[in-house]
Amino acid sequence: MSVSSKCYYALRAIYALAEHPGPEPLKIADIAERQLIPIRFLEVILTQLKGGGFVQSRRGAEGGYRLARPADQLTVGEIMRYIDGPIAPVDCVSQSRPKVCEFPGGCNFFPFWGRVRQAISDVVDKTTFADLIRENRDRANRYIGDWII
Amino acid sequence: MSVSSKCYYALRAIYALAEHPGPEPLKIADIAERQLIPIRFLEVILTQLKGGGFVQSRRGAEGGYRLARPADQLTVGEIMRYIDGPIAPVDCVSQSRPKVCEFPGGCNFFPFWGRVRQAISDVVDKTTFADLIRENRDRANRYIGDWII
DNA sequence: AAAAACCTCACTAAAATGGTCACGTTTTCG
DNA sequence: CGAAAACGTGACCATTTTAGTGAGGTTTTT
Repeated sequence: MSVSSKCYYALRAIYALAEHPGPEPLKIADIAERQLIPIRFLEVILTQLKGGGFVQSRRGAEGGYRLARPADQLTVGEIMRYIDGPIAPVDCVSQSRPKVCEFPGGCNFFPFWGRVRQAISDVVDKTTFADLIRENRDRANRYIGDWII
Repeated sequence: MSVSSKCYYALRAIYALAEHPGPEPLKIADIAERQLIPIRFLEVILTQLKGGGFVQSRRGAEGGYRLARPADQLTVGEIMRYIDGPIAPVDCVSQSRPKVCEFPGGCNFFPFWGRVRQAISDVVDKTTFADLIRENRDRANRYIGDWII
């Protein structure tokens, strides 16, 4: 039940772009540094994300990447599915490509796996990158509050 | 976010044992046949489950396996964790062995991953094998009802 | 004593994972 | 213009995990 490092890197890269203010693109090297991602691997990941239409790039000096959509219209679940494939504990409850179960009439675990998949979806498909940024801003404010005020 | 076939086999093996009435043990070959599990692989899995104290075995003719605990005191989550390891999308939110995050102060995704882990746990740790059996009996009854009554 | 069943433990082929390398193309700026 | 900065492309690779298989041994029942 775990997420690949590639997927986690992709999410962090998107987060860095979402956090970046203004219309100017952010360089790969900057993303890599801020989010502790191996730069060569990050290049591969960003290329893939570009292929999925999640980010846009600008070449040349002063080039870099930026989000293709506003952060409040981009969910974590979308990226997870794009990089790691369907969010489903077993193939038969996948929403995009549900593989037919080998048991006639469906196996004994079908409703159970469905509930697991739904529970995960309820979290990842309702969380946008704007939500994550807001959550961290709140956390940071509370932290300062504990010490200063 | 998916479960290994080994884990799924283990769950189905346990299910077969939970379904088996009486105190007499169930043979590996019977479990394999009912749940469509490669028999050699099932031997490996049952040995592992025995090591975890989930099942007991009897050797010799008329031997086989049975549950070490009643089905209503055995959750799906326990088996999943035992076979596949901690139920956590990333290591830092694992309950048993939480690996320290490389980001000082915790990364931006920590609360999010925690919510994902909790959502999964809420399902798998609250579902016992007795629950699954009851659910399938209900499903079967409803099915007969649609046709006969 | 023979047959049925579990036990041990080594082994392996294939796929996924987590990257790296070399070289190419585009854009900006002095 | 020309060089430097930055993204683009495709192959490549080592390690780990996955999903099993095989051979032979031990225990229990009939």
